[in-house]
Amino acid sequence: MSGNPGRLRAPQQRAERATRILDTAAELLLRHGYRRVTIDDVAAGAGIGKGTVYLHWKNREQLFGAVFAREVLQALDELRQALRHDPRACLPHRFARAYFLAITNRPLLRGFLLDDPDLLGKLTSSPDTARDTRHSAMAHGYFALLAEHGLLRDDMHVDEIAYAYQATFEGFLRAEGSTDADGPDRRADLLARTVQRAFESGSAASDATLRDLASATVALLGDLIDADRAESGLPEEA
Amino acid sequence: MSGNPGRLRAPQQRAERATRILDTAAELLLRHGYRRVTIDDVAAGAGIGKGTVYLHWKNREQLFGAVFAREVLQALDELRQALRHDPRACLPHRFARAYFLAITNRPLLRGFLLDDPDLLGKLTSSPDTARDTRHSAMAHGYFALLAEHGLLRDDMHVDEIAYAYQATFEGFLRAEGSTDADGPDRRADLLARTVQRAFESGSAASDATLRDLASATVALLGDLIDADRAESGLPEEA
DNA sequence: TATATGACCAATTTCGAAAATTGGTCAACG
DNA sequence: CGTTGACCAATTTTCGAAATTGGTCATATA
Repeated sequence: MSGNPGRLRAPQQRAERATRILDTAAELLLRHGYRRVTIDDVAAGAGIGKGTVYLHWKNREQLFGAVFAREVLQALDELRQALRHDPRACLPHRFARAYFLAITNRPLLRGFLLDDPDLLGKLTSSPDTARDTRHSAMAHGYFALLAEHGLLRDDMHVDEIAYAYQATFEGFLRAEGSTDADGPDRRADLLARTVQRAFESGSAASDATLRDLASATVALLGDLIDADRAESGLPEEA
Repeated sequence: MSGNPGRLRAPQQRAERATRILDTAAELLLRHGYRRVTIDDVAAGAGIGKGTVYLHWKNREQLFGAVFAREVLQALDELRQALRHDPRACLPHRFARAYFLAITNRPLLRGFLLDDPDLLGKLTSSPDTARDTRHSAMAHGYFALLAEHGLLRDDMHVDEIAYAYQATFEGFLRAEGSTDADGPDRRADLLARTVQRAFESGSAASDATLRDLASATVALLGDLIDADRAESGLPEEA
């Protein structure tokens, strides 16, 4: 087990380097926007040669795609952590709140999702049908679970709720920041209350139900995270 | 009273011509986008000389601004008509539904509001602080009325409801069209139900209350319409 | 031998000045 | 008096040259 450092260390150092590259790329992306960040900039910022970048990603688009993918994965993981920590976080309004904050607190991710045109040149839109499909499948699965456990209003179809939920969520994401002197937390609370009233059934779920639902949702999230990570070209770190 | 046709007819013909110009401009705007529509195009389309356009509007920006203003006014008027026809249309969910449809059924207006970048070059954003101010004042007044009549949930502040309502509304406006095979009407219904559950108090309003509220709202809308029209450079037609 | 690099090249972007278009004016016309 | 289109300045478009950048690979290094 004390064996060949050449085999054992190399992959880890490689992963660390990939992370350093992504960190640099993310920072530059945020500061200067997609069009003004060159591969040379990223390489220089990460303290490596340009060619080395191409040892990790096939081209520029994949590199920046990985930056985006990592942001998404971090947000999803944050969500999963919340669910593990407290089963009640699987309730739609709590879920919405956590998701909202996970996005809002990541300026790059927020920019991507609102597709700020100079933050990412069509990276969000076209080449990403695969992930989008997975994510909406996950959403579908989540709402199906909620319906099964009787947590959704029964006077709307599940698909309708899912649609309305999505629209509402994105509305809040896009909405300007300022009712009165309020931070993202306040807006997240507002979103939560809106979702609760609009889509949740009145009945309170038992602890058992919640644990059940939470773990199923964690599983759903886990699958999504795995699938996303698999095609993301991201390092598999600690 | 049978007097000078020169004085009586001229203003009306002038208004008709203005309308013709705006119609042409709107059509071209929708077909080719802001940047590709020239004053010459508009003049030719309206069957007049270029100079004549400038007898109505000071410059290009004002002309297209008037196109936008007219769309807004038409939508507001449609709304007002609905309120006059049926007092129940002043309930938030009904109001949202009607407003949503009034916008969705006007592609140009929809483009403006979602500021489709090549439908209107920054016309929506910068020079229009005045109208925006009036409109949010109107929204504020409307929600204050609703609160007074006990039609809003009392577990949220009025300002919070107004903010959340706005966010939700714009979310639905932006949301892609298709749950399953559904038209704008179906999405409007979804929005209505969402608004109703999220923001309205359970209690049913009496007919008297509704009439009261409806006429107050009509007054509010009337003021807004008048103010908008006053600075719009629009003809005062039949 | 395996990995990292930067000189190198094709492809794209930027630049700049000339050409073309267009917003806006106004003398002339009806 | 209302309308117009020729006219002009200002803006936009064009297009070839110059500069930059994505991506490769022979070479250097450990």
